[in-house]
Amino acid sequence: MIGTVAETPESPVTSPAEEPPATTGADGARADADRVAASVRGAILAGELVGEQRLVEAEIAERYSASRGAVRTALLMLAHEGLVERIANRGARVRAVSTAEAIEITEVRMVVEGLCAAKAAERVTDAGIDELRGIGDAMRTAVAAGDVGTYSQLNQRLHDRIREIADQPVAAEVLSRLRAQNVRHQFRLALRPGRPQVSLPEHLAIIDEICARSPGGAERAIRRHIESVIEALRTSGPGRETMS
Amino acid sequence: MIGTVAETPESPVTSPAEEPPATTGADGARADADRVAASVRGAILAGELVGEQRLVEAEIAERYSASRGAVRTALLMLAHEGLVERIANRGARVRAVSTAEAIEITEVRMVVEGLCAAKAAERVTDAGIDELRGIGDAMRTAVAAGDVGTYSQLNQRLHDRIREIADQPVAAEVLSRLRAQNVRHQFRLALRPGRPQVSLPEHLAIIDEICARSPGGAERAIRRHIESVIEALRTSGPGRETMS
DNA sequence: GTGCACGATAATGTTAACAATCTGGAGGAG
DNA sequence: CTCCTCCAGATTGTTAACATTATCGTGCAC
Repeated sequence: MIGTVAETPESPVTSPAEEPPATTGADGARADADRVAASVRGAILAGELVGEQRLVEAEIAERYSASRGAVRTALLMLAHEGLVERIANRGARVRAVSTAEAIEITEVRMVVEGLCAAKAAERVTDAGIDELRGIGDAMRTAVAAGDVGTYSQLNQRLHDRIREIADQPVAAEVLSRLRAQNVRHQFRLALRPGRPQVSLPEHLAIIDEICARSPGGAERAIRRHIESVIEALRTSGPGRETMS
Repeated sequence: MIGTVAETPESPVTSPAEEPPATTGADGARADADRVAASVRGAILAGELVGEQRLVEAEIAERYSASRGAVRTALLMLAHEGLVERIANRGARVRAVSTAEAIEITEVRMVVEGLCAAKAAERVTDAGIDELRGIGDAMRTAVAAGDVGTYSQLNQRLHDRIREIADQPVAAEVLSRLRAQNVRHQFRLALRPGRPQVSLPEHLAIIDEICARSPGGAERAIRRHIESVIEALRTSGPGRETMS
């Protein structure tokens, strides 16, 4: 697959997208803080802020016309998401995840997505089956046409739909955090030529198992799939290199 | 098992235990905030603050002789741990996890602990095998003697050791958060008579598989084990009851 | 008697000034 | 030339006052 997971090439870059819901999950609710957090998050995910880059509160505050307190809160939120690293009295840096850590993250993702796939196979409705099959067909078409962008979008949509069908908010929350930390590595992987040809049959197998309402089969299929992602990560750069 | 997981009966109750390391994980480093967070966390885990209880910043600030800012930071930290729920402009409450959610949490734990067990089976040293066997023997003895307290401690120690041997920081972090949210339910389960008799053989099976260096076997064994915990949770109270 | 609008109260959210801490370099001693 | 001390600048952490928002009781209209 191209990213196993999310990341659309034209993903949320510098878009100053606002989080619409006022009650943001378990966090409180700051007005500016959310906006700043979203912007900085976008910048990190888009790769504008490269590894180990320092994030000075005053600078960010001025750039986004927010108070330092709001920036502080935003950095706290991002730290809790695992995107930035805060050191006592020394400020915040964007966290550079090593290849070794990316593998660990993906391993955890593997088993949790396995759980979701199994639950999805138990709970999928006939309408859901139709939709999954539709995504599978579209994937086949996209790969045949060499349309990497569309395939990547479908990939994300497939994983999202599976999580949605599984209806496991706790697992979904864990996954979303793990995914965010790995975006850069996923992106790297997506650029590899030949990856779609490898991942397409894996994706189709996942769809088949869920549509057959086989929880065990679905879990095995998605684990095989992510196992191949891990293998790709390993050959990518087993060192401690932090990419940038 | 008695708690599958942590919770010693004489667990960290009201102890104003301080977090020793100055650089607390990914968080920043507040002086008072850490102290307050530890105290409130302890109170929640000990059940002194019952479900849905309101946490007023000013009250806590006075009680622990800290500034409101420190309390605010502490509540933010606890919210990020999933122990507290913050609603915009309406303050913080201790989060009451329903039985349904406790089951979901335990399901995720099941697969992640499965990963840890598999890794542990791959990486365990001869010394580690000796230690695990020792824990197993002690468990047998404790159950035979009806010593629930000791068995509970050993249970926690076993799971801790497995995580340590697995050497997967990412998985460990995910587990520690999930575990904290579930403490009250685990505690409930621990009080059930007959649970040790059910869980002892499951624990011994886990130890056997890890000592046999069989990753697949270890994962299956620990999943069987936690599956039985989930079953117990189901019969406990499948409703939306929040316990208190 | 019921329902609605309004205002007092309490709590949270925000801001700006102040204090504490760390980094880096200049200067001098050895 | 090297190393150590110490100071200045920069940056984060903290505090207290202020602003905003929700709650809840009161009183009025109907």
